[in-house]
Amino acid sequence: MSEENFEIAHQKALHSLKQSLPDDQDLEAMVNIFKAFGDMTRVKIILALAQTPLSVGEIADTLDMSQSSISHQLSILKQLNLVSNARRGRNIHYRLSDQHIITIFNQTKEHIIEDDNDY
Amino acid sequence: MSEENFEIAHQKALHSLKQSLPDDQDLEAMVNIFKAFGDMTRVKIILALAQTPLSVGEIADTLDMSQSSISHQLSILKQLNLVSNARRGRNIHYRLSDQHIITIFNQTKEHIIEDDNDY
DNA sequence: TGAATATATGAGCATTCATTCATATATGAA
DNA sequence: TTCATATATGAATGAATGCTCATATATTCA
Repeated sequence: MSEENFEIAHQKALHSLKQSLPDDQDLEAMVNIFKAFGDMTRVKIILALAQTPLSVGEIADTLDMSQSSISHQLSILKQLNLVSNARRGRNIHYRLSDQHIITIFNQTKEHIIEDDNDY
Repeated sequence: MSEENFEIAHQKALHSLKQSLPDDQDLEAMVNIFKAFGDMTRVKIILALAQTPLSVGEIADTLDMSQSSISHQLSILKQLNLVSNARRGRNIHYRLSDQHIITIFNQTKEHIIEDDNDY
């Protein structure tokens, strides 16, 4: 493709671009999930729950953090349907809602690894 | 598995859990990428660049945002190697660094869609 | 029922962060 | 070289956010 044609194709793509971007409302769900993943504490909670369901106290012990802090973070994850919970005797056990979450983490890890190879 | 054996298996998993979690340092790269994805402006920039390379000004026009704001955000994306840039005549064109990014977005969209089906 | 344990929740505080404004830098055109 | 255009950057500001502390709620056990 000639330089000139490239420019024409680019202008065409540019013109339709604005309409093709999803609405804020549609993107918000995705952004909120990424926001949830963008915190070390929540990522650790998710990685722990990927191995086994855990009570709030068990998570707090595992991560060496306060019960309150963990509870606050779990409520954020629950609101986004990233985890679900159920009472089990005296405790409340949390588990991951679905397996996509782990797939997303693995994809991200691959991006990072390939990135490192560049150097 | 009996209730009692379940409890034993759980205790065993719990014990090895703490060591099995990645170090903060290893997780930080991942968390930083998710942080980058956790902002509407940056997500829109990425979705736009997924369609075609664009100059800073073109992105600003497309998203109806100031040149300065877009430039700041691009520098964050560039630092994380999510985008790369190259001068092209009078402008500087940005492009996505690799395709994993789109895969991650699509996985996330699938999580959201399956989630909606629950209601 | 009353005490002990597990979890949730609200307010306050310190920090992070996205945008704006002003300005610096760099390239192309005349 | 000088002017115009494109992009980058630093400081300032307001909003969002994670943690702590105190306390409320809920469940089990004696």
